[in-house]
Amino acid sequence: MRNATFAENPAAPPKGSAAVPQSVAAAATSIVLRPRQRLALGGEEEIVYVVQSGVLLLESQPRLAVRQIVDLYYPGDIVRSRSLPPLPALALVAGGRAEVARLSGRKLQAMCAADSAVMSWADAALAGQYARRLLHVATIGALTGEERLASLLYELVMRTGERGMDKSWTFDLPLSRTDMANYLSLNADTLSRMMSRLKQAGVLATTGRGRGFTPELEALGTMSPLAEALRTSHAPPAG
Amino acid sequence: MRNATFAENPAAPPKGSAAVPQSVAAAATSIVLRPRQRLALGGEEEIVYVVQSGVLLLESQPRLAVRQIVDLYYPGDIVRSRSLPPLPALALVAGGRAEVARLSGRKLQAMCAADSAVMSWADAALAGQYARRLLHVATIGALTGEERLASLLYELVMRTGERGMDKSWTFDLPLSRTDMANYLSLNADTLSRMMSRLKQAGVLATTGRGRGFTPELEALGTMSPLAEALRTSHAPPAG
DNA sequence: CGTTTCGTTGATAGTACTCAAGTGGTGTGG
DNA sequence: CCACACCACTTGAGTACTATCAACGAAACG
Repeated sequence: MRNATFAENPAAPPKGSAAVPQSVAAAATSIVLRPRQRLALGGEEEIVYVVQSGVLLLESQPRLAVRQIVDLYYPGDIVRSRSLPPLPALALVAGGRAEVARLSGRKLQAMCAADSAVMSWADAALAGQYARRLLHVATIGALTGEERLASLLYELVMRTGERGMDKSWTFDLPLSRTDMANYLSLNADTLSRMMSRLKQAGVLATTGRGRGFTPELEALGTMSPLAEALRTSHAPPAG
Repeated sequence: MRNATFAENPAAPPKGSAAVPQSVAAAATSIVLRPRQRLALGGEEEIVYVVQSGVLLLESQPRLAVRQIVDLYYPGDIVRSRSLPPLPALALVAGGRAEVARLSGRKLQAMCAADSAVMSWADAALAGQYARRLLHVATIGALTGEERLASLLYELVMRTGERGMDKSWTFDLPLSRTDMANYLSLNADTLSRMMSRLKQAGVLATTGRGRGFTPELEALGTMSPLAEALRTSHAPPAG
């Protein structure tokens, strides 16, 4: 039903963010998620999730028949129920197979106060996520449909891509077409048309089961005015 | 040239966020900004601004002739250069007259480590700002043009509104039409048309010098599917 | 192997954008 | 004090892009 190849290698270190501190992982409850599984958000006490593998979607439904994915969480990202607005039908959903660590906001706060390494890790993670949200606003606010799609594909290459022998890259597509459309604020039909156009142009190919392939990454990069920013915001700290 | 009534009462406590701790204000450099004045962002060391009065716009220009306002900062908000993505032509600009406190990221970090009250203040401020960004994504991603405009107006009432004797509210419009359009990801012409329609419908009136008036706030509220979320995210913590 | 879901594609309609001209307010200088 | 220039804003007509609706094809699941 859903693409689930993204989480096939949970042991791989998360790209684009510093590794989760051992102490945090030890203090948390590990949860394995199946595609489309939902995570609890509300409650009196603050809940914190740390993504360990896979992709999580934060979606809302401002009106019936209009769904918007407002945030996308990758391994190493932190989801705090406190920093979520009371949007209609807000839900945290696993994109494919995923694994998260759950702990209470109180516990995380205590660990931050006790260990400055934990604090700087959490601070860096949240600062990076904030920057990515601004990038998302710029993407859906100022770019054309094709540019938005190219930006998302480029982002996914940065996150999950594996370089081939030449300039080609193979990468995961952990979101369904509908999810991609809702993330980019496009119609699913329109998005499908755009992907077909990219395939026809030879910029993109899909090799079944939610995997993508691009013969030359920079062809995608030139299609997105924000490629440079995406490279910086989604690549590992080292490069 | 610009509307500058917003900052007329700098002594008023900021709505929508906890007051800035005295120690932070004391350690920072206060800067008075004129409309359209720009603030430095780059540099080796992290720069932190805390808004004290007025409104700040974070704008980018993904392409020539396409400008997008990706963030909007109100009194009490924190701007960290670290949590900003490397967007093209990124700039932090004062909407009207404004006042900010500037300090280094290192200094703020030290104060957070030393004083848990400072830390919980900064944490709460940034969490609230993250939530508002998600709200912004939902607004420009899932709502129609009129709903977006109604949402922004509702937000401005929450932030700067003064209630009249009846159900009417008077509020500031600290953004120019162009800025509002760029924030809502609309064309300035289209936005102007929409405001005219609202005026004709009797939902809105502008009383010169960048001030707005609505005879009944809930008329605006019913036009925005996110009014409830805006109320929670922009009203003072007490209510 | 049937059923269900997801993805693709075509024809049509709607919304917002572009370009252009016109209006109104504000500040400056004669 | 008035004339002018400038800027923000408004409004109209035509266009382009994306959404909608419907049908079809393909892949996953039991």
